Amino acid sequence: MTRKTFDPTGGRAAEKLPRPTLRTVAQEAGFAVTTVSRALAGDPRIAEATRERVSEVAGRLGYVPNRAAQRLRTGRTKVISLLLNTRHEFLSFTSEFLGGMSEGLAGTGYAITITADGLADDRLEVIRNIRRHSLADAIVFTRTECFDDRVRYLLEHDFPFATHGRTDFTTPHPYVDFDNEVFARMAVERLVAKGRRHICMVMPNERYTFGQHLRFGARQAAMAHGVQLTVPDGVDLDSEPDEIAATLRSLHAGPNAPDGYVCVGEVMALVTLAYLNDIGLTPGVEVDVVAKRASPISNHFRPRIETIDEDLRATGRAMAKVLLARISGAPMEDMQILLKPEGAFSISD
Amino acid sequence: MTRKTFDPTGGRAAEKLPRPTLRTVAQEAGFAVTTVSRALAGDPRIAEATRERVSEVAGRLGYVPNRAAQRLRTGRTKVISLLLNTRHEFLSFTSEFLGGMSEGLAGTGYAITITADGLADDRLEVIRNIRRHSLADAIVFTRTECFDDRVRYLLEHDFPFATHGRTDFTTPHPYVDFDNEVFARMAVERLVAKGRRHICMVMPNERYTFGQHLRFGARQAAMAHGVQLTVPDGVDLDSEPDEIAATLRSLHAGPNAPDGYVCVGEVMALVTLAYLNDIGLTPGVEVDVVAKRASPISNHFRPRIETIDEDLRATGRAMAKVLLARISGAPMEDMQILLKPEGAFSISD
DNA sequence: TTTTTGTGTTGTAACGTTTTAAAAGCCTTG
DNA sequence: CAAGGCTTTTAAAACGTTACAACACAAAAA
Repeated sequence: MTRKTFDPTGGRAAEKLPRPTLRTVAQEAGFAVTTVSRALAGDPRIAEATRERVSEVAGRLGYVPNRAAQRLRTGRTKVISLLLNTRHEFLSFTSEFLGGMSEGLAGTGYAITITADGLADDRLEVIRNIRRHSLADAIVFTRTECFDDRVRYLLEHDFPFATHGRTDFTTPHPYVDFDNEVFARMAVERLVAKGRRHICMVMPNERYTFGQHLRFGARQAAMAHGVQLTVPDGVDLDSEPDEIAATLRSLHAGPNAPDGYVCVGEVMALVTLAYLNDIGLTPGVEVDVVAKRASPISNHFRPRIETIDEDLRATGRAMAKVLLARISGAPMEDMQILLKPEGAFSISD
Repeated sequence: MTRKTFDPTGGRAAEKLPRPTLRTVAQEAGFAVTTVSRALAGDPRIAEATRERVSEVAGRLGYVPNRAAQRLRTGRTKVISLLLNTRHEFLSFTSEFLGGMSEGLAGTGYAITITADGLADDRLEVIRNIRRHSLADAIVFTRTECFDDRVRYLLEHDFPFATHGRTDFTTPHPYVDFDNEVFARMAVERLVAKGRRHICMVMPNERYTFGQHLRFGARQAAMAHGVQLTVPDGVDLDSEPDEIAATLRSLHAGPNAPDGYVCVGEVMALVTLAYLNDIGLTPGVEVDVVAKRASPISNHFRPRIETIDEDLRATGRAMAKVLLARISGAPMEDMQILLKPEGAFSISD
């Protein structure tokens, strides 16, 4: 409550102190509004001396551009809309990915707005709404499906977007993906190296592209080494932990039971470990488990399991890069990023 | 790609089809722009017949108000800014809380924008930025401290906000909190009921208000039952799982070691379980563990532990309610919500 | 000398709302 | 029948920015 700062109202801290506008700055600096606008925007038509004078005055007056006015005039929102699935997303994904995007967008003036989809009956409705109301310059979403209706819609309407995960559309579009095929191959091979002969994939449904990649990679490795592969239905991104556990229990628990598990996610890993514990099998002894690790917490699962990293924070950062590229109209090859699991050939940041 | 709709460009799907504005609607309906604006806003000065005609025309033309223009004119952004800590927030918190807020804000026209703090050197800078640029109508943040500088700043500048957690400021402000004092008491009592005599609280630092509440409740219960209480330093919200584990290991592991653990968070629970496993103690046998449960995944921790629920989704919904109340200038008592743990007296939603 | 070419700068017109102040209508009432 | 009091509608003025077209004024070219 100090009164060090200039306060013409003399009253409560800057309650209605009118913020300086371009006109204020223009008058003070002795230039036209247009000139000031251009000077601050870095327009090359403005003389260097003018630019300096203008930014000095703007700084002194504490000028801050009015985002709403800019938005109205230019039609650009400086907002990126992230469609997030908050249900059944229990562990690190949301916060890591979000954190990464934030990092990647820092300093660009872009804000992230969240829409938790899954609430609207029709998930396309959320996107239509964003487009119709011009709520964002670009859209991102996760859990991308092979022929995702959201992708189709956005492609048709030429609205900027990027997906977490590739699709099977022939039209190329921006994405960031993790090489799940390589991941699956690596995971299966590790289990094979431990002498396991029947691998169970605890992983999401194949309607997601990454589900297919996982399946493909796992099948490839299994065939190469002549081991049996089981990919149970009934495990999905939407599954409650209890459903996953039920699915695992429903697997033939006889002599032909799996002796190796690949868990594609922290929830799945925890549930699998609980299941194995409940039926009296110990990872590292009768069975082995390899899991995707998306945060340091996986190190504290017990019994210890092997992990292969997916850096979700890096994924978020890459996503920011891709989106900015898309908005500024970069060529498609700059907007398709495939991240490799650790230990595999990885691309530079 | 059908051409059913009017498309003067005759080109690609609605590429630059100018959206109808108030003027368009006004001309079509035969009223003044003002009238149309009022009719759609539900202004009582407009005759019922007029309102009907206007909304019919607006609907037919597919009129959608321009948010940027509204924003510029009214100064209200229809945005709520959520300051989120994405580092060291490994488990359910972010997605559950976010999901709850989304649910609570659904249909109100409010959007949530995320700022991942902890990036800026000065966390106040993030808030100043929001205020200066008018990026939001209200601010929410978590990890509230007893004399939080963010709260002080926002109170001083009379900017709408709500905190997750109470503070020790004399000036009342909007908040949503969970009754951690009751939680701690319940948790300790459960351990006492199992015959445990030395309780260790695995919980965040006391610089957070909720850390103090926890400490207070635990101490109360411990004294009432004459059991020993240990609250190790070195466990905090920012702690990496490994640090928490190190802290647990550094506790006197002799005859006076704790035989009961209260874990205030899923990360802390997992780390504690890993630690106990590593030193060969089994919950339910030599020791007992009670944890806060914020998502169904806690059911799959092994060995099984007792849990007490904190409904973060409900917290998020309550937060939305509080914020809307604050923005529309409701009395303070509507903006202070204390959620009780399950089993305790709980307030209605 | 006059014409061209730039380089900086400027007034004015939007962008699409809401709000203010005023004007019509249309009753009622003296 | 004019005066006043409603109810309903309206024109015009913002809100603060960027974009368009024009305008000075120098230097370079004719």
